[in-house]
Amino acid sequence: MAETHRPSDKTPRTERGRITLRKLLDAAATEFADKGFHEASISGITRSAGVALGTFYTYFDSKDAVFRALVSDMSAGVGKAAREALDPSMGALEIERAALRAFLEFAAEHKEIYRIIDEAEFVDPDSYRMHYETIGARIEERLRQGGDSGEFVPGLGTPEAWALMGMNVFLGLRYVIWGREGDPDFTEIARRANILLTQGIGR
Amino acid sequence: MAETHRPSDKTPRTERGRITLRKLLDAAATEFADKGFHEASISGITRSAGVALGTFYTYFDSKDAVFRALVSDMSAGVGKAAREALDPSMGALEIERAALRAFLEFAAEHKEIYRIIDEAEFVDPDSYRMHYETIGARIEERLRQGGDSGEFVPGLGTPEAWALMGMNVFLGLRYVIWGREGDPDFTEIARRANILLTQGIGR
DNA sequence: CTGAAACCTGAACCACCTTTCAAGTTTGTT
DNA sequence: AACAAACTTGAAAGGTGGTTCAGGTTTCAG
Repeated sequence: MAETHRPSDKTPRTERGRITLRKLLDAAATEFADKGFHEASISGITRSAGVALGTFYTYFDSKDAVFRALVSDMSAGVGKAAREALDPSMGALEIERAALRAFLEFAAEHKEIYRIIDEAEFVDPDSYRMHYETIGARIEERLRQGGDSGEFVPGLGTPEAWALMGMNVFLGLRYVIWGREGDPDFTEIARRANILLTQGIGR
Repeated sequence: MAETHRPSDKTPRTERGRITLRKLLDAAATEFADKGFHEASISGITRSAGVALGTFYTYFDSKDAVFRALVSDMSAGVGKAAREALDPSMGALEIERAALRAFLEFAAEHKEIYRIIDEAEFVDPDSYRMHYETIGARIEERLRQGGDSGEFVPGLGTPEAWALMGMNVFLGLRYVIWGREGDPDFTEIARRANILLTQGIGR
């Protein structure tokens, strides 16, 4: 098996180094979110971080490397936010509604994250795929538990999990990223999605 | 209000011109799909089209312009394929199943289209948005008709349309673009998605 | 205090690509 | 046939921006 990216340890060893690294990561997040990967420039990142151009290469091997670092940070952030919004004492159905609401709110609060993760499809496809497969697996697990507890029909699996994930992502796209004047609020969206999910649209 | 892109008519006037334009568009589609917008190069496109570098600018104003032309072509292609797969004599429910199956099959046949349309989110956001809003509106219309005919519950609207579109897109991502050995076939996926859609997962 | 490692600096290097253009060839019309 | 418009050509202009590096400064363990 071939190792993908040798980490080439550039971890800072002093306090000053950690501070600089943080400044670079924050600056990179804004720069990539504002301009996209290709329009963003290292010199833009270092300028907005307030360090010299060469300093960048003390912490990252390349422009790709900083992007990868960012995606993996953010993907973890999304997971954390989701976990915190869910309480195992809730019913399976309620969990799905809360998960969607939390997702929409998190996306609204961190739009930059979504632009960057989406662009990973082209800059760093492995991370992108990993991101959605991880989330998909988590949803699938919740569906199975709901099936076991009798709240959901039995036999739910990967297709249903991905369908649900797509639902959530596209509702986020439409109502958070492209939200319009007069759109229903997130609670209302989550409510309607929940009805669709549990009862379907047939009669 | 600023005009966005004056078309600057470069339509070929002779047979030779039309042939060259076609070669360039085909070459561009492959090049963009293979390497992505930024890694793709005009010289790569003209090389694979078998024409000189300068010829490109006889037909397009810029690299962006050819990409836009491609996205709009392809978006139209998707719409056409969908329309052809649907027959108004089908029931509303059956229409949705057929639409998803057609979508999956079309995506499998033209994976390059999906990479290019997805990348439009970053290269040409307006086209990207237009693409999904057009499809979303079409789905919404179908849902309303299903509501009118009594096959679907009444009151379905934009959120349900986008949820359904997201479902379809993510099933395409998982089972067409990232398909694995041993995955269920498209008919089975469409069947399960249809059950989810009509009956929901609650019990 | 002291020396080595960590860190910072920014000019310069360099590879790559889009776009232009002047000159030549082909096509289609009169 | 003759001419203008359409089309083709490929070298070179013009930019951009990632990456390197040699030399200076700061940190911190011993």
